[in-house]
Amino acid sequence: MEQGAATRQALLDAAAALIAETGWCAVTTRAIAARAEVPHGAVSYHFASKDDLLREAAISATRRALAAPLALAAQAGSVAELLSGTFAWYAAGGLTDPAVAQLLETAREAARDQALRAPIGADLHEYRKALADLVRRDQERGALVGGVPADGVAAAIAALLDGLILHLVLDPDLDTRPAAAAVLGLLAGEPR
Amino acid sequence: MEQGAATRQALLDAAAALIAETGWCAVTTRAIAARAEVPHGAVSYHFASKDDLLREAAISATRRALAAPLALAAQAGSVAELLSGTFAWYAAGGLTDPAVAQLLETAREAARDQALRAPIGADLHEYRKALADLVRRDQERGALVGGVPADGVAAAIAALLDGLILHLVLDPDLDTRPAAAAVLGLLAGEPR
DNA sequence: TGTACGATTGGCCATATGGACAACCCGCAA
DNA sequence: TTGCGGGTTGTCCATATGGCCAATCGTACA
Repeated sequence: MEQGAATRQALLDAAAALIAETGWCAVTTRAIAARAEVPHGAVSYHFASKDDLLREAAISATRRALAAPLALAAQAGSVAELLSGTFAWYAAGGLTDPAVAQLLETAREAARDQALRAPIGADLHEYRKALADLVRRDQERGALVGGVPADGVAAAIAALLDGLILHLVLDPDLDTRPAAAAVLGLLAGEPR
Repeated sequence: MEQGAATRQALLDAAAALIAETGWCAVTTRAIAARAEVPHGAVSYHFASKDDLLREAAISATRRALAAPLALAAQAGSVAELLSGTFAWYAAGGLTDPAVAQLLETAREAARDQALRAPIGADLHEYRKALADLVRRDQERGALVGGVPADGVAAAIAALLDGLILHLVLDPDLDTRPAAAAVLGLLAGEPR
């Protein structure tokens, strides 16, 4: 019984890795099996179909990948701190993390697959909520301009950070420092 | 000679449409040929490979899709007008436009294909430049807070708009109105 | 009229893929 | 010992795909 679960998990891990490395559509059941070091027939036994396997692998991998930013949003002392940290991570080459490729692949697939969209959308929603709490705290402290809806600011920041990832993937030479300066300046409300 | 070019173009158009409808990896040379109403052997004659055909189709389709927002950025009277128009388009269901699906597919593929990344990245760069000009004009008029780098604001706005598309695709129920209000408020610098 | 050449057409092939399955292994309870 | 059942393994198969190619067409030009 325990062995069965281990094989199943190995297949899930291999599938998630391959999605990031080769892209969703290039993943084959045979490649997954080879990566997991199990015979290819094992796939049919443990999963109803290739789609099922990829979906399940992508969902858990995405949850794992989003855990770090979520924790950061929940623990950051301020929005500025969160943004600075994230921008620094981008600049330091965080994009080379396979998790980024995996997220992009999953997002694209989720745009076509309702069963995938639901859980991913829920994770995103949770992230925005944590961010909105942080924004609200900052606004009360006066560290962030008031008079704008906190949930709107949170949605905008989340979209900005993900959009920046997209742009950086398409144009690795893009300098994010001016954007970082602009966003931090606007949020602080310092200029007049 | 003219006929040859027409067949070639029909294949390109069919390929672009199929990328948007079924997703990049689900496109087959036979489906393209059927869509273009030419025999499937025509693909081999007019293009060196399926990859070549898809790349060329995606590049021209992307350029076509980006022409509208680019013109909008160049002609808009102000950043606020541009943003309001774009947000309204999102809310009115602009996401159902096949061009959006096509752009997402192309972006994902470009992340893995240097030959695709280069032209797409150049188009993005051009868009950011037009946006930066608009921002600069607004700052000089005082319609937009100064003291922040215009190119940074432009990069942030571009990322924000694309990131919002991504989030809307993953979560169609997301209400963009608070985000729109927040962004417009922050850029105007009205609150204090 | 003939002919050269680009364009067209449909058949063909090697290959890869997802999935099904029968045989087998092995620990455990009767 | 004998069954039993979950797990494993390798093989087999129908299908689809990308690409190649020989035969054919049609037309502009000599």
